[in-house]
Amino acid sequence: MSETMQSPLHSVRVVARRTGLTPDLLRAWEKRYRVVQPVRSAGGQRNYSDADIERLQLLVKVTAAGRSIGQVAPLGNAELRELAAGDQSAHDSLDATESGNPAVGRYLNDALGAAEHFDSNLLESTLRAAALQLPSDQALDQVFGPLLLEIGARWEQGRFPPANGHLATATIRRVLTWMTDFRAAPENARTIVIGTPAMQLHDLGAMLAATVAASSGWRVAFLGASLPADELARAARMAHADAVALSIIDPSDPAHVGRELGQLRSELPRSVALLVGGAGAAAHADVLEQIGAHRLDSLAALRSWLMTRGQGGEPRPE
Amino acid sequence: MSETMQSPLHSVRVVARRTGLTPDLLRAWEKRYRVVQPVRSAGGQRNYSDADIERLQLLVKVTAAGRSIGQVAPLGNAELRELAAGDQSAHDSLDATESGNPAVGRYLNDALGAAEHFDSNLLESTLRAAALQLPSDQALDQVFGPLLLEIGARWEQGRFPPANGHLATATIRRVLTWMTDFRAAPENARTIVIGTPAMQLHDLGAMLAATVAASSGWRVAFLGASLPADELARAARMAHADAVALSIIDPSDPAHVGRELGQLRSELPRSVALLVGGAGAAAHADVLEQIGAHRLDSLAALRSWLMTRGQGGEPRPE
DNA sequence: TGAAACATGAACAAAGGTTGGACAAGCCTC
DNA sequence: GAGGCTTGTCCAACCTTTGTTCATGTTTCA
Repeated sequence: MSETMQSPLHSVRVVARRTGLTPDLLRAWEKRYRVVQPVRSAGGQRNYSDADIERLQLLVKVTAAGRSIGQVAPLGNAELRELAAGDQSAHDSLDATESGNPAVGRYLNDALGAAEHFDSNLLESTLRAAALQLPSDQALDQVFGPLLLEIGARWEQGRFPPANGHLATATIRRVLTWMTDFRAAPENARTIVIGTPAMQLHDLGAMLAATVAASSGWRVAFLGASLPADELARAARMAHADAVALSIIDPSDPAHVGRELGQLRSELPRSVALLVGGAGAAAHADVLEQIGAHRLDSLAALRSWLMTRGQGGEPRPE
Repeated sequence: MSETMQSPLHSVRVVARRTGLTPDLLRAWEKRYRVVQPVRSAGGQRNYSDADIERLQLLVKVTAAGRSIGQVAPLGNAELRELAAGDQSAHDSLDATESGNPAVGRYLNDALGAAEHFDSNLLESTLRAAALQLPSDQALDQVFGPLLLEIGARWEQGRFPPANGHLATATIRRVLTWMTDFRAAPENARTIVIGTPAMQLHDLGAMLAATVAASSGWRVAFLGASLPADELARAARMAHADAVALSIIDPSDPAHVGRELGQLRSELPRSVALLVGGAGAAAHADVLEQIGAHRLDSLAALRSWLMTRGQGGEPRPE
């Protein structure tokens, strides 16, 4: 009990996993900025403490928010936390792009009203009704998609309290889930892995894509937000995927996203198609063209792409 | 200590059998890390005590969990026990299912296996089966909860690839959603707002709580992760809530979380109860007591709290 | 006494780490 | 827009860690 209770130490690999940094970068940060100074083993290998990991995680958060490592490296943990808190709330916004579609249906209006009045039951009922009454194409393209865009826009302009935004996104998430049964895919269905690249926190666009894919008869492996390229590649491998679809929304740090895309393409077998959509995809048009990825700028485009190469494939060799 | 009570001694062979290590490895560990120092016979052969065996078994557990021998060898037995306990949380709960249905353990095992093999269909089927076969109490307390804990623990240690973790959490999220219809609450149901405070990114604990609340007959407003105190308070006001429940997991930056809790309590009408749960809640026990919040350290505790003050309330004035 | 079990030091291979240097892309300054 | 700084990535050569194997000698015990 009264022992000094030295907490266990961690190898580079573990720290890399837990922070999302590569071992190389970990060492580079240490060498250049003395970001942490892990204990060394007798043979010289690094042993990181829990405190080291916490500090690194803070730095990751802060740099992901756009600050440069050189500027934040000398700061103390307390200051980092403060920065992270500030950046987080400022960053808590969806995107606003795409010229606003003037044709908005009753469902859309009702849903927006329900979200404004913090009435999640009404919102959920409205969305479910839309999903049942409309063909799922239309529900997604003309209700869910625009609703998300509108909420994002208002939120960003401060016309929508965060609490309402959270309630609305949680509800939309729930209805999307309810609309989809990923397991209903036919036996010979092709498989698609869907997520967002690292540093992209909002996964609702990806969820829309997943719903479209499932309703187009594909088998879907949905990964959610913020996965680094190598993990996406590994997921594609493990799932024997025929395609990988990414949703890119957040326009900050395009350089990093570009790199991730390149790396992903290079780690993916050539036979696996790479699809990219979302409001932020346009900013990467050049990279996408260069690496031979398909840019799909609407759910309809995604659907038609999926339909044309649907389950036609010969049965996969097991 | 010389004469008294010498416990029986064991040869290498016996120790090898009981620890699962080879005699060679046993000697290597002793030579390289002084892991134990068994008494020697007159002729120089090793004689291990029961204490030696216990220590070795601890080391086997901990290394099997993914830590390297060099890092854990210098730790004391107390530390090792703690690590082993942490690493094996789910296995403990696996074993702890003696109390009832052995099927519970199988669900958990199958689910973990499916997650490891990146088989989201199997994972989803398993979880749905658990949800259908078991009373929802048991499914949440003994399958979903432990599964999340185990995945979290492995992930932290780097024993679980991020891609698998994402797939698993996305799937769990989907099944939880499927289990719950928030709109099914009775007319006179009380209302609870559920989310996580600012800087807490993981909302799965909150989702578990929401499912429990819905199945206990409460009307639920689910807000998801990372809301600042003033927004939580505003949400409670708008929803005419009778309670606010928060899930706290991430132990970093306890000071900030403490402040948020204080602010939230002060902005909430006195008639609204504040419930706090999750692995990170214990760290805030003092604050919670001080501000008069209820700390609930299990889903069962949450359920019983909710049940006792269930829908008894007089109809709320509109 | 002789077979089985054990001890010891040395060696090995595979996995994983370390280092320094190089490099490209983005950014800033003049 | 040339040159310099910042920052993430990559590489090649080398070192550590760790489980395993081998050769050789010693102890134990039926």
